[in-house]
Amino acid sequence: MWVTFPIITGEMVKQTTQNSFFGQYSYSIDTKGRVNIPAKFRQVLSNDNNKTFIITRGEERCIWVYPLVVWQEITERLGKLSAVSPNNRHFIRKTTRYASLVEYDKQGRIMLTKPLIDYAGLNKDVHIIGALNKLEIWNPETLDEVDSDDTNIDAVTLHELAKEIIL
Amino acid sequence: MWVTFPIITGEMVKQTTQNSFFGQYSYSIDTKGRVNIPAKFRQVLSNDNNKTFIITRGEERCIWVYPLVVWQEITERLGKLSAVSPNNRHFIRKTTRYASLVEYDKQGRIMLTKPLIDYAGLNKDVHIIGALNKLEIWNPETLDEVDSDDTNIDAVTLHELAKEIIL
DNA sequence: TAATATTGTGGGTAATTGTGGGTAACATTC
DNA sequence: GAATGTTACCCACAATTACCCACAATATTA
Repeated sequence: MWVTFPIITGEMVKQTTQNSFFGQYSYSIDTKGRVNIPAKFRQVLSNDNNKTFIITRGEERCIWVYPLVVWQEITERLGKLSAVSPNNRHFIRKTTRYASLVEYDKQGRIMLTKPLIDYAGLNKDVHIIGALNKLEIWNPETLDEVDSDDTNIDAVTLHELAKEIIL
Repeated sequence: MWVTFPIITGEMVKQTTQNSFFGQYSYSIDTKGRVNIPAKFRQVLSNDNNKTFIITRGEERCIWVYPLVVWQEITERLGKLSAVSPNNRHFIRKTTRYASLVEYDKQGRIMLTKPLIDYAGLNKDVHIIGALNKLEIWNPETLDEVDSDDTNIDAVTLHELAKEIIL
């Protein structure tokens, strides 16, 4: 069985690599809880993701959307942690608990779960942000608040990061 | 411009995630003590489980629900522990004593035993959590308490874990 | 520029899922 | 034995989800 995909041109490669996302887009959720995955992101997905994402709670009231293969790497590492340690148990539960596997349909939409929509406080309009190995879905208002709220930014950590990443 | 790839079927994806559970769902127990196994979990179960689970006491007042084949691996490992050591004897007794074998019916429900329902303090509404190789059934209130109780959780270790696993 | 394809959004319909209950078979107790 | 409780196996049905098709707006191509 075979399937045909658009070729990723040189122009696209310059901007993106597989399963790597950036940029911000505006979309809307319909009455059934569906959101479109931006076409630019879909084109960048490796085909072994099989149109599948894992959606889960993100930090600061947004939804994180992982391509399947990225999530599989994460769970693989989680599986190596022994469940005997309370710390490990807690960590495993925390990261897997709110996750849910979804596929996008013929129109390129995924269906969000009610708990996650509630968690992120989503209404009709949402912002979708590419965040390297995952996407983030935000209520625009929440995003504005987080942007303008610097109280939880640690200057020292930022400095460490800047040194580490070499900006 | 187009290029053609072999199709990765849903079946193939399921295999990579067989007997692996995550996500949290709300369900209710009926008057006969039956709970639904979330459909998403049923789809991921390998056939050799024969619709069979082992339910037993979990840590912290919840019920653990193991697919048959996962439980078999556990007992195999338990069997290798020498029963001479008092510690091992206690551990083996603790994990096998409250276990009971159940099958899910045509509607996908298992029947919980009264002792386990009492142990977990379950009323009508329950939360079912996918915890990798097993499910957990909780009274929502108990779950909230455990969540907010961080006394035995080491924040530093959690941070280390998060870095290691790379979310 | 016109023609064509892609993308974002909405909605209809069939299938699945979650939940409740009925009843017959079976076991348990007096 | 009868009375009682428990379990297995049905059926029913509302709510949700999966799977279509439609179509306007935008982008791409000739």
